[in-house]
Amino acid sequence: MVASRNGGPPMPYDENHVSRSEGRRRMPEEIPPPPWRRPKKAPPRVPLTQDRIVVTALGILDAEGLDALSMRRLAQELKTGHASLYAHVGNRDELLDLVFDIVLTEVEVPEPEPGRWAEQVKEMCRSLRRMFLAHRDLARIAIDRVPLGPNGMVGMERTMNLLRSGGLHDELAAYGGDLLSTFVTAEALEQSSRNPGTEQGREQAGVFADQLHGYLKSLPATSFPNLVHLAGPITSLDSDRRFELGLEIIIAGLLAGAGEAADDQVRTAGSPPAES
Amino acid sequence: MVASRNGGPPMPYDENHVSRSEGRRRMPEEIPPPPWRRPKKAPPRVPLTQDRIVVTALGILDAEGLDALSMRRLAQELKTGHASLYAHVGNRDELLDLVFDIVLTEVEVPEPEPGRWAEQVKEMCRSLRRMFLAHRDLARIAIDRVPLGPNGMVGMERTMNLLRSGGLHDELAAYGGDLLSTFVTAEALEQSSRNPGTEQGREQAGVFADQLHGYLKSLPATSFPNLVHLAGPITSLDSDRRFELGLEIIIAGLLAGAGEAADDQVRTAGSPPAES
DNA sequence: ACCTGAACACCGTTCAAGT
DNA sequence: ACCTGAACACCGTTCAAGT
Repeated sequence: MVASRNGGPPMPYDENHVSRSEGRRRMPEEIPPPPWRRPKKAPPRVPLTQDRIVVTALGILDAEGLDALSMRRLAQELKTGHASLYAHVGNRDELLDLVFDIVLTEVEVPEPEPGRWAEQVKEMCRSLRRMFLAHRDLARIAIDRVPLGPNGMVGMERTMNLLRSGGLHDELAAYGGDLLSTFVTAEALEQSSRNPGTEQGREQAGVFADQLHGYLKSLPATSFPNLVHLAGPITSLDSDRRFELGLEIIIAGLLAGAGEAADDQVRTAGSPPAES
Repeated sequence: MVASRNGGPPMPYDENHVSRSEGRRRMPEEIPPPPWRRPKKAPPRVPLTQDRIVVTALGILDAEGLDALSMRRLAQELKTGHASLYAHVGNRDELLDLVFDIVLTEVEVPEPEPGRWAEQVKEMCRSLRRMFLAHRDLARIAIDRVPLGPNGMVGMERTMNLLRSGGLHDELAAYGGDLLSTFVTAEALEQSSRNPGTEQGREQAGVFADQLHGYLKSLPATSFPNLVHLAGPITSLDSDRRFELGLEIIIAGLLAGAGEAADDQVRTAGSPPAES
């Protein structure tokens, strides 16, 4: 039914890298060194590779967030000098590109099944959303980045395949994929920005919503009749509901344009579908 | 027809603040000081206010971008020590809140006219987009911020008024405003990130699009049939076209939900409108 | 070839001390 | 009351020097 993007397990990278006991991995079993061969103080150091750097960076991101992910902090975790990192990644920005690409592995894009188009598009978007919610601050990394890494390309191919199976013409499929992923990213960003962890974050968000509700209700009704009237709906939508609502709107919009010709669709002014 | 948000001129704040000739404003005319009253080396200094700080910050943003807008750079422009700023703004983040709110003054939200709903929603979004494109990196500031400042509240009130005039039920109006502004912000962000200034930025973007087109075309057609097929549409959409397409999609989606009841709309699975 | 230390040119924020 | 200098605890990136 639903295919993992590379056929392997959903999370092929090692997440245990933040532990402090590295460097003895090469030995298959734990044998004490012979006493006449006195141990170097830093035994067989596992060499620095781009993979280790990226995986460790993701670990810091998950545990402490984007602001904690500095080149110096990362080097410390890897027990190197921070300048050494530049031999393998070139840039902090490039590093974030790589981190983003590696987590895209977790996203599942369904193989098209006839008659289930809308539902499958939703499944894809929900999977993408789950990825964002599973990795702290990842939405902040993704929001101004185009996923052109290897996993990004595979995801894009599968996404185009799914979107076109619903009858979207070329231009609408090409842009629709962008629009959907932008939507999911932006929604995840907004959710995580006012809900930092998962600890008491839900409560914190609730307190803020209550305060905002009180504030909106307290506005002068002559100048702000709509905000006073809508104080409830504006503040009561939780993240899940917002997400599903937005998904519904965009998918309906895509389907409304599905049959039309590409070229005159944009130039003509209105022509929305009938109101239900 | 179209009302400016506060009835005044569209840009009520002074933009000439980056000039280096401040401090003699208090004198109505230019009179040389009497020779026995020897001039202090720094004559009547104009006092630091939150307004001056915010306006100057916007000037730096426009001219040099968000990364150049540091507290130290800002203090230098204002001829103060950087620590002095904290007496008036508390925070760099709070400063950015204030900058964002001040430019919201430029956005025009139309007074509803019967029969022109879709077109008026587009006008509002285009006005918002113009604001973003007029101020370098403003989209980066806006993307993770909820506009709760005075100008933000006024804009929200007017937006809710317009959206409800089209028959959207409360929840859809409340969320629709969010969705539209998120869309405009994200699209402006993407445009400005690959198109830094306006100088040769369009050419730079064109070169990138050509490279990407060549790359997509060169992919193995057996693994990436859709990307190879869609190389044209994916890379040929310019920013204006993307924007109008997305607007069309979202508005169509909003109208599709306009007549439905709020409560079971989200829970029910599919039920999209007929395909044209 | 790979890694390191040290240096460069910056940051945001705080706070005791001055006027 | 408002402003300042100096300090604190950081940044990303470069580069000559080492092994």
